[in-house]
Amino acid sequence: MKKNTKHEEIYSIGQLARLTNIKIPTIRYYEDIDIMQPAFRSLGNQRRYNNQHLQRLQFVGHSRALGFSLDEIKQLLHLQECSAHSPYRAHEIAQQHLHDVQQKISQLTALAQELSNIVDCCHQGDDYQCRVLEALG
Amino acid sequence: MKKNTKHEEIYSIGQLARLTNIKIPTIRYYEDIDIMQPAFRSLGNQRRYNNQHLQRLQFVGHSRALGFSLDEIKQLLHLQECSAHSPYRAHEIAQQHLHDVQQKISQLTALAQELSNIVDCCHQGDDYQCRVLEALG
DNA sequence: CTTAAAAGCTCTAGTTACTAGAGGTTCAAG
DNA sequence: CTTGAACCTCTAGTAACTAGAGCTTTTAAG
Repeated sequence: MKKNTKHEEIYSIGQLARLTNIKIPTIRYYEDIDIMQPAFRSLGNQRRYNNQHLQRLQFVGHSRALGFSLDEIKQLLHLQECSAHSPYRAHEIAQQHLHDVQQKISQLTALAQELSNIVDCCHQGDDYQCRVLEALG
Repeated sequence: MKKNTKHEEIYSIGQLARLTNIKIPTIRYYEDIDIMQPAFRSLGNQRRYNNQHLQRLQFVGHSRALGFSLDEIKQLLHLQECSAHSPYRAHEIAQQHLHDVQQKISQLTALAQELSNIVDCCHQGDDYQCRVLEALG
């Protein structure tokens, strides 16, 4: 009888904060508002996390950086469960967000293009007039 | 003697709000914190805007939706002026943001991929397990 | 030209999403 | 078994809005 070889890592809140670049009070805040599921607790009442917590928090952090609101993130997180038991609802949520994401991609692509124009041109001291504003038109 | 054919449009704050999908108090707030240059005023002290204001506000709105902070947006707006008189500084700012933008693009692309997997699969009622969380790893 | 209602003004206060600090407890290295 | 780093909770502050009260200006109809 073999034990699970991939044994469960346990993290303190500080370790989680370092791994995700999310501040400690923010992690606690995410727990308060039910973005994060409650941490386990040590005998002395300190928070303890596993890899699932870590992954979820990482997802939240990245999503925030991409401009999703906490409410939108809640929905995306919900997909995980939905996909199992109510695929129709999951389909709906996904479709809704897909359009938004695709639009973000094309805007960012335009912005990146313009920024790299500047990187390539501006330093040559010529009279290039930058068009960052137009980029996101 | 011909006048400028492309005559200047004038907008009220409400019109600007409708055109940009940015709420009126938010526009005033942007003026307070120097994101927007002060509007002209009517004789009765109401705000009046031109096309430059409109374009700038549109840029701010889009940038916010893409996850840039108001401080970052200030920097991007600054590029406009910098590119003219201090190309080296403009180059620096642009380079700094380009990397960030490229990273956002690749994360969003992964997320879009995963979302469209869900859109394509979930509704078929099969046992597809969605990987949204992994998408932004 | 009058007048009423739609739109604007300022100012204050509330919301969302964090973030920092006070004052006290737990953990872990020596 | 001690001591300092890391946690705990709770309160309060910041950034980026957003809504509402009370008043003025604009505008469009008569």
